[in-house]
Amino acid sequence: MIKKFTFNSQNILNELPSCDREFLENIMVDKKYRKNQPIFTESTLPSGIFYMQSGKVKKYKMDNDGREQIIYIYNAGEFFGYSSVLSESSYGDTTVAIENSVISFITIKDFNEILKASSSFSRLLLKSLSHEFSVLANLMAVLSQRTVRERVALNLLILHNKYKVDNKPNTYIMLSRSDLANMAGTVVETLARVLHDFKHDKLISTDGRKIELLKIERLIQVANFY
Amino acid sequence: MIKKFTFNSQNILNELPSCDREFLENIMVDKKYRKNQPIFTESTLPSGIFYMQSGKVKKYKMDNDGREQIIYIYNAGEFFGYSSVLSESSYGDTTVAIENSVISFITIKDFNEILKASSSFSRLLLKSLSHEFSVLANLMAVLSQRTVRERVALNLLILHNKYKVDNKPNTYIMLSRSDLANMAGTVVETLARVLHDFKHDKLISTDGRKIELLKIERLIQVANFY
DNA sequence: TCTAAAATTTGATTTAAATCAAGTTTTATC
DNA sequence: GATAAAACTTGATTTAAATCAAATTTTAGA
Repeated sequence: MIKKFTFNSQNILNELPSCDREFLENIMVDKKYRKNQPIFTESTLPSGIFYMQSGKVKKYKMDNDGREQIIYIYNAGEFFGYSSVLSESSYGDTTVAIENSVISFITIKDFNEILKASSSFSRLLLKSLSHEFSVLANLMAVLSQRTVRERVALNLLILHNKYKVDNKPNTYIMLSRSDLANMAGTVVETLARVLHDFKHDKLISTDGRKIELLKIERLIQVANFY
Repeated sequence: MIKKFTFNSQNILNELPSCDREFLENIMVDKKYRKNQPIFTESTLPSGIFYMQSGKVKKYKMDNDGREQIIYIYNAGEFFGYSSVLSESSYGDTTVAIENSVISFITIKDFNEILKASSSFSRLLLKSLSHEFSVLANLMAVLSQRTVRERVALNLLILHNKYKVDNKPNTYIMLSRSDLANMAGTVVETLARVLHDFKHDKLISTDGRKIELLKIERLIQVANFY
């Protein structure tokens, strides 16, 4: 089951033939973003695509009442922002760094060039997008049909894998309560209550914003999702 | 706004260079599916990909309690089922014909071949998947944060565009109440009440399973979504 | 066309989660 | 390290939507 949420995106570029990888590395320009800085905004137009070198970025949609629904969290090794370039339309969502991050930029021109030249690259993008899609589909099924308790449990499991660093034992999630609520599609008060219950049941432990999952198997049961 | 839901998928193959199109047309094998017949099922393995010639197919996920969440409805001119082939994994969702449909099949071998050979084809797939993704993202934001009334309104708008046939004036949606409820992430009883309200407000008219949208602009307002 | 089964609608009641409100803790800045 | 602001938690109340129940309509098969 956990398989669904794991996607070792680290070194994704290694899946490419070396010539394509070198071309990409040459045309990418790095930029630093501090926590809470936006990368692009809903309904503006793209001028290129992005690749996460390090850090984390949230992608969300805002509704008319200002509530945000987080759609995906990008981790090191993932491309993003290419959908609007492909459809030649404006951005349908907003992305904001939730940690200090280093993000590479590729211009539309260069992107189109490599897309045309390298079937490996387009396959890589298709694979990534398929992955994002399946995460979103799973999430949607849970968000629209299940209780807040189940929704929070599922999001904790997804985040656990995002925050997991290979070869390091102590994984903890570090995210504001409001981001967590916006992922689970609930409000902060309800989220606080659910986390309280999970702590009481010894499924998680918290220390400020740090959340550690103590009993993953039990959380999977709570999420009612395999 | 409506732009978001429209995607003239008719003749999508015409976007391809003629050589690619001809190759595809040669390797595709047509098959008829009657209403309610499944095309593939969650957690089985793919042996190829599909292209809708005519009809409609729902894609959904089932949870442990048997509730289904409809993720997308495929119309004529759309490819589907390729994500699992790309990620070399089992299907993450189930697809069932909701109308009598004609669906073409392309084997994994042929699919990989054209994917490698034609950058236009992979670009086409990326574009389609991006579109599906944005529809899903919009939907998720609405499903997880908004009232049932808003959710139903949005889904009616999406369906309206799915059922619209170019050059024909009288568009009506034709779908079971339970499919509609499963799209909006609610139960049939609640759905019936919302449709009743919409009828009372003269936003829609119904005749058995046929639903006609009378005031699209007002429905967009109700959906609270632009 | 008739009939049984399935689907849909309507009503009454319960329940999960949002909202409102107030207090407490954590974070960031001087 | 003190202080203000922001973030978070807990409690009380309201509300939207699910559930339970039953009647009515539609659909499909003989």
